[in-house]
Amino acid sequence: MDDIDRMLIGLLQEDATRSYAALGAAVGLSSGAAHERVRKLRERGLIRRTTVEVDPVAAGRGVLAYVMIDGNTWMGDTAEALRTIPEIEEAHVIAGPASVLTKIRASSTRELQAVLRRVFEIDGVARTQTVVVLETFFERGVHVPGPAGAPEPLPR
Amino acid sequence: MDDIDRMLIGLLQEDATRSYAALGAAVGLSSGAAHERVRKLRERGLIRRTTVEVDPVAAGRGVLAYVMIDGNTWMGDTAEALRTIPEIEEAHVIAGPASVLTKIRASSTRELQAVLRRVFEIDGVARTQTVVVLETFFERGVHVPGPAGAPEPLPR
DNA sequence: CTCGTCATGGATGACATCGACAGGATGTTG
DNA sequence: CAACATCCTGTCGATGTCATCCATGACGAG
Repeated sequence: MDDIDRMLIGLLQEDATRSYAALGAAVGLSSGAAHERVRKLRERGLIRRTTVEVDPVAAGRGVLAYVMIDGNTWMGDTAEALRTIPEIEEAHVIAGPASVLTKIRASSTRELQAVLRRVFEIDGVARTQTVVVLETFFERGVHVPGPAGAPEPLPR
Repeated sequence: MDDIDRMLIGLLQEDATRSYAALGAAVGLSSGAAHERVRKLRERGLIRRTTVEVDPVAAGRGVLAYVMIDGNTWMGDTAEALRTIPEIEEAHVIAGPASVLTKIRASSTRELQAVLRRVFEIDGVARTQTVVVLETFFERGVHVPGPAGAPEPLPR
């Protein structure tokens, strides 16, 4: 995991359709060497997968909210129940004001309400607290840090 | 935007390295037709870009926190200041208990503290409230809804 | 009927993928 | 200390697959 690997990851985060020839040229390597490095990055799990970024509004998910869920029992097993709700994009166990924090996208506030009803039907859910997003400044991928003091290209 | 487009998006979300031939076979189209549909999905902005998903832990971002920021002035202009902090992955204006909600990944709690210090240096920031994530159940992409009543394949 | 939309199939050039080989760093042994 | 073995990582070239483009045909709406 050196600087070249970091550059490759950065380039692929920007645009994963780049050819290996272009990647190699950008980092000063042959296309074969670039290919080999990317293959290893995938193999080691540093690159989990290559995917496609979908516009939430165009996909009919224009309403974004973060919902904190409080439970009256141990909530370690609610993961699967939450996963079956497609509108829930993320779910984390948190330390602090609640047990679980979820990120929910719905087509309307009305559908958001329907999702909350489904959440309440999960065993152990006692309270929810909803934070509605009014405007998204930005959403970007994980930043891969370079060596200390180096200039930092920002994702997206 | 019909069912075939939705299937194509779903398939590409799973694995954007699939060949157009494979995509076409999966949805019952020729490779050319699949290619044309995907091209239009990109053109219309429904598919924003194809990118690579990086493992946060391997990238040295093992600590995840959500930080709510409260300001004593209008915070519509803080977007750029927040964007220059690479550890901040998302920033949203919210309705409710604070002005802005951010998602922050750091290498350690110590570095999280350093990021919070940088946040406080932004003009207008008055208070922050940090929610530390203990365990992530899942993080997945936007779910593209199908027609009502149809069976729902879940992302990831 | 006629136009517009959408899919098919084939041709072509670019690209991923793989194998063989070279150079350099590191470690081992006489 | 020198000579050699080994490993890692790179370049180069060959081959098969694939993206991409275009001509053609089918279908449906006005």
